[in-house]
This record gives sequence, structure tokens and C-alpha cells, in this order.
Amino acid sequence: MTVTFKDVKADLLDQIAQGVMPPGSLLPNETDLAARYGCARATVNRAMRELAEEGIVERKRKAGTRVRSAPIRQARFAIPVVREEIEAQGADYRYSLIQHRKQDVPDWLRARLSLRRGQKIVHVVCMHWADGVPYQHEDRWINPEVVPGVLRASFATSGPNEWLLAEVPFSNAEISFMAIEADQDLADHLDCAPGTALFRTERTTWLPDGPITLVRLTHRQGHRITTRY
Amino acid sequence: MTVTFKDVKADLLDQIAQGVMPPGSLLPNETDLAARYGCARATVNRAMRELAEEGIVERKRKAGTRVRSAPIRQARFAIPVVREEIEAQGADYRYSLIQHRKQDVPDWLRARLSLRRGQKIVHVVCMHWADGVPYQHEDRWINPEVVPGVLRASFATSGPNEWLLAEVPFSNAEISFMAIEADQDLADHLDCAPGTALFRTERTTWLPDGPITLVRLTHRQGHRITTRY
DNA sequence: TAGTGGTCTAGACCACTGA
DNA sequence: CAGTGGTCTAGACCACTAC
Repeated sequence: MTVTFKDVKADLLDQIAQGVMPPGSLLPNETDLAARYGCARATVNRAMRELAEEGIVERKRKAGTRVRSAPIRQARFAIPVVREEIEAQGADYRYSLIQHRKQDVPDWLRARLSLRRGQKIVHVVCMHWADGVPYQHEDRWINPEVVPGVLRASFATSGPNEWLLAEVPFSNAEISFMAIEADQDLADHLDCAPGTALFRTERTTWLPDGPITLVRLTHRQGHRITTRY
Repeated sequence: MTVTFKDVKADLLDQIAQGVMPPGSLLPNETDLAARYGCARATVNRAMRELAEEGIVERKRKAGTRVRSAPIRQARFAIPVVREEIEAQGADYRYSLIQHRKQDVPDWLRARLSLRRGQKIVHVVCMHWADGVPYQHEDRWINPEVVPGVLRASFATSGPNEWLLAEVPFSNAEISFMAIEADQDLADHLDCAPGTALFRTERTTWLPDGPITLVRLTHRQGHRITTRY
């Protein structure tokens, strides 16, 4: 049986976990490890590269590979499409449009998206429901200069997120999570008391051409996001 | 100049972005792409593997590689050590201990961590300050059966997070983010009004031996976490 | 069952960078 | 400037799975 990069990775991880390679210690170089494991250097390289990507070790040319003293653990969160998120829970998904209009870009948004004065922007507000219960409130601004098709979209029966997914293959994004207090409007839509602590996701996306959209997703009371690593 | 996997990756990404390869479309197989780019198949493989890891494409043996229609974009968040997070902002870090005792495991925690009845647990509550302003409230439970050294730690001058980092090389974890309302106690410590919406991180970590710790980090008003992808 | 991706190898050259 | 990781190559065998 040949030694795979997964074998090497698992063994190194095990040695780190067992304390054989304590935090800060220097691992042997790739050539030596390859000899020890009886495999090619490329195999060791892949194992160690993945450990580095996961934040377990730190690699520097000439300096070698060290066990990180404070592992930069990073959590990966999937960014779900709300319809799929709801249906994955076995619930019935429903969408409703609250507002949809083209308007002048407000100043705060112009600053956030680096837009020009006097530009128009599409503003869509809608709700996503799970089994008839309010699930998520969506407040979105879309830049028609980058995605002109938005001027012909109605959003009457499905949300702008799904429309954008079909329209824009992918984009760069900045995403933030925060806690906010429900104002009267959000409280009405999410069926909670004003002042309730709500979880909010805010995402801005760009194409090389310019900013596409800013969206504020406010989740129903008690929503949390979870991941393992 | 030889063609690198980054070249291939960038070119494919560009074609996807430009709509040359629309969502759902099938990419050529590795051998063909290698011929087209004039490089080895391994080079193409690495490029496409990374695109797959990033959720841009989907790969299946025999079926080939397709552009994802709904990119499973995933955001990676670094899990910072609070001292480093504060010092990285150029602020002065200060720590203070609020409570530290060994006690019986409360029922809710026993259920959460799958502990035995009658077991003891170390409960530590402390605060982290940035430039003299409350930054984060930490409420932590540590299982001495897995990390017995905790019974000798004082936590008088530095927090349990740093102690654990030095003690436990790494571990599996489940992390959640949510919004909560400040109770009187949190309000006092974080200098805000009761009922204020606060951002909370909750993390449980395990070693193969058993659960290590459950921690609730409550951040000061207005805290948000952000990432780009 | 045939085609695709997954991985290993042995060797090579190179880029970075710490001692 | 010497040692380390970063990467490419050409070829090979294999594992999975859609057709």
C-alpha cells in the first residue's frame, strides 16, 4: 500500500495532537519527511500545504514548517440561498414582495458603494417565509449600471437573490454579521416586539465593473448560524 | 514562461465571469485543458481543484467539471484570540477576572457536553477591555477530566482562552453566532442598557477524550464580524 | 464499462528569505 | 548564500460513477 498525502497529514496531525510536536516546534523538511514516510516529496508537500491552509502549521521558505502556537482556526460558513435553506429544513417556502422601485441613490448608499451622484438604483424589500412563519426580511439595493437586466425584472413571484444568482455567475463579496434591535417596521414583518435582538447578515458584492448589490438580511428572532471545524 | 496553475485558474475564472462558461456548463476535461494551455495535467488539476474548493465549480468523476449554478460560496472567518484582536486594533488590552470556581455541573450543561452526573466543572467569568472600555464578556466552563491542569490555573492575570491555547494544541469545535438581549448582569459589565442587542459567539470544543470547554463570548454593543471572499 | 478526476512518483528548476 | 518550500513535468495507476 502506498503512502497517501492523507496518511501523512493524519500522522502529522496526530503527532501534533499527542504533543509529540508541541506548538512552536519545527517539523522536519519535506525531503526528510518524504524519506521517513517512504513517499515522494510532492506527497509530503500536499499534506503540509493543507495543514498550513487549515492554520495548523505555518510554513516559511528557508525557515521551515512550524506548529502554530495559536492555531489560526477559521470557521467556514456556507452562504445559503434562503429558499434552499428553508426547504432543506423540510419547511414550505413562500416569498412575498413588499416594495420594489427605482429611485435616486441615497447618500449613505452612494458612499458605501462608491456610486456617482444622481445615479438611479433599484430598491427591493421582501420577505421569506417558512411554513407560513416569517423567516427572513430582505432589504436590497441593486445597481442597474452593472446588471441592467434588473430594470426588467419584476420580483413579484421570486426574490432578487435567485434572480441575481442566475444573472451573475459569481462576484467578490464582503459579508458581515451583527446584532440589531428591531425597529417598528422589522418587528411588524418578523412578528416580534420592537427592540427585539435580531441577527443580521449584511452583504455587498462587486463585479470588476462595479458594485452589484448591497443586501441586509434580517433573520427571525432566535436565528443563529453554526458551523464545525 | 511556463504556464502556472494560477494562470490556468485565473483564465478559467475569467471565462466564467465573462459568461463564456455560463453556470451549469461543462468544462473540458483535464487532459484537453492541459493540451490547450500547454501544461501538464497536474497543473490543470490543481487549478480546477482549487476552483472546486472555492465553490466555483463542481467536479464529479466521469461526469466532468461544471460551473456551479448557485455557487456554494463560503465565508471563512478567522477565530481570533481576543488579546490579539484588540492589540491588532492598536488598542491597549486589559483583562479582569469576575468569577472563578469549581462546582457541580448544572443540568443544562451536562446535557450539552454529555457529561456524567455528579461531575465537577470549572466555571470562569471574565472581561476583556480595549483602551479601558469593555470589549468582551467571557463566560466559560472547562472540563477538568480532559484538561486536569485547569484545577491549578488561577486565571487571575490572564484569561482561560490563552491558557487553553497553550495547553491544548488544537481541537474540534462547534461555533455559533447569534443575537441576544443584554440581561442586567451583561448590561452592567458591557456598559449598556438592559435589553440592548448584543452579538454573541458560542463555542464548544472537544478532544477525542471528551468535551473540553463551552464558552459564551458576548461582544460589546455594535460589534460585527466581517470577511471578504 | 469507458471516461473522468484523484493521486503518486522521480526529477527538476526556481523563488524567497533567514542565518 | 544556502536551505527551504513552491511549482512544473511526464508518466502511471487507480477509484469512482454516469451512461
